[in-house]
Amino acid sequence: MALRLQPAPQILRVEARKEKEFGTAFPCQPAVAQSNKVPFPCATCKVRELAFCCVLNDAEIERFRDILAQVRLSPRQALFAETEEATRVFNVVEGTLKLFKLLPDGRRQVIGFLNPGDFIGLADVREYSCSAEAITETLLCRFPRKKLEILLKKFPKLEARFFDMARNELSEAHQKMLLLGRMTAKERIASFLLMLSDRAACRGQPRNPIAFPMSRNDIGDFLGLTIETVSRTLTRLKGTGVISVEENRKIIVNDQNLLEEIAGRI
Amino acid sequence: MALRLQPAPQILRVEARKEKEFGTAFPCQPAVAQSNKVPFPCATCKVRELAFCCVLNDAEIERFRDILAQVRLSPRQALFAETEEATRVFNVVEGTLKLFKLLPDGRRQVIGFLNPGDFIGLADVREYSCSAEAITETLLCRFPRKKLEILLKKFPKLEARFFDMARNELSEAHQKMLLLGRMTAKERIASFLLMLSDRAACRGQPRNPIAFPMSRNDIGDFLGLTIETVSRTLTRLKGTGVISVEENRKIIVNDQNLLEEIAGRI
DNA sequence: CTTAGAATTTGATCTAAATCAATGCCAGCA
DNA sequence: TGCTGGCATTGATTTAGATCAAATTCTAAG
Repeated sequence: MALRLQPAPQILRVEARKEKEFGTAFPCQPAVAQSNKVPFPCATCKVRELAFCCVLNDAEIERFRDILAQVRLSPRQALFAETEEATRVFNVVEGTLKLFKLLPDGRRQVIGFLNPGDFIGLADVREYSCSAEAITETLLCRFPRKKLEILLKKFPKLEARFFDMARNELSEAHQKMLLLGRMTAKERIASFLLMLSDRAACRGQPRNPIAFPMSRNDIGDFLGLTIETVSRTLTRLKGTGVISVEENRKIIVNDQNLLEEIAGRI
Repeated sequence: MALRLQPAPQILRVEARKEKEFGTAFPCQPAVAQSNKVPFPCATCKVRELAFCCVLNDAEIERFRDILAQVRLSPRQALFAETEEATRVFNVVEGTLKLFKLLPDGRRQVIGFLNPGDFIGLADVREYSCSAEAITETLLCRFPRKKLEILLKKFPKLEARFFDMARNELSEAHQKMLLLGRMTAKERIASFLLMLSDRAACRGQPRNPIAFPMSRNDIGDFLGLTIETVSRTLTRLKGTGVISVEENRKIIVNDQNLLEEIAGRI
């Protein structure tokens, strides 16, 4: 299982060229762009245990050195747009992004929020099926899709890991269909808060004061509601004492059981 | 790449025992149950080119002989229920089924309709994430999940095929979130008709007179609408001449372009 | 061919959430 | 310190689709 590191300087050059094409990717810190001198980021990565890389040991992960680049995004900056050719895939290291789809008249559906450890591009074969945009300052690992797929073939446990991730996402998607198709506004908001809480716990963060970076608009577009309905529903939940809202983007759950009951988790 | 066939008669016996436990699976034709004498069904399978098996040659598919059983379901018969342990996965050979999720008060969301060639159980790891029920007379290939997964490891191209299927389902799921979260009843119905039409075409059936087996109730629960809204919306589309309805479960598209415009496909 | 029961359509009414319209609340900044 | 612009909340009104209630049309069993 000993793996040799392939220098492949051509690949680096190709990557550097692509950097320019994708102009928006480096708004402020072009210094983050990969180079031979930069220390290998995986060595000190904070989300390695959460991300797909968790199945790889140090020797195996060396293989990724030459196909990996790190990119930063500022809030509201686009990573890619629906219908673009899906040449790249990403791993979130820091920050939060959203995936969304648009209708021609501007109606928007947020498909999901992405946090550290999440992989972007799993569903996409030829074209991206969603647009992706940063919500906060964001750091990502970027891979050329083709090259990652070649490595995938070399590490069956990696492919199995991706398959597992796809299966999880699929059953989460089923749950979201139930939410969008059949739940009331109150049930949707309660489910959303619990989802945020669960996800924070997964990342080893405190479960209870739920701090979230997305706007009411994003929440509405995620839950298939308007911003006004989100606001009113939160106000009502606050009124009954189930939750308290602090600083607009931080929610304290006062009665976890009641919130779960409202969300239909029984 | 030469594959030897493993006789493994114990497996057959285990399968036969399980048949009895799963009493509802054989309402009328227990004769279909697998046995050494029955000719290998894959040899004459009509959906082999559509299903996951398409990546396997005759020699490779022989490996499935001993882990495969065929089951028949009558209309309305359940295949499995949400929260049941996902010990089995299935391939649809004939007929149509639905996957759905229920809320405690009876609200229902149909996650998808399954046709010949479709695989059931892709999203499920420990427990089934949906319930499955036959809409028409149905014939399925059944596999013990564990055993299929072992074969998966032996045939990387099979695992790749499943991963591909999962990715496709995932981007279809994203599209459905847009539909459920942001589309009007008219747009949902138009999208639904086009989806049925496209799927029929995929299976090599005529695209235009859309014959479908599901009730208005199932359509409503699939689209997040009530049965009355489905009926009224179809009546209105009929009124404008875009479609004609024959025998209640057969629809003729008179103006494909207009229907696509209504569905928001531009 | 008849008939009961289920599925579907149609009509009347209601309502949850959308839309329209201010108003309030900060954060950044000159 | 007050101004500006983007969020968020709150209120008034509208509406798409739900609910309630028949009427009609299928379908399958005898």
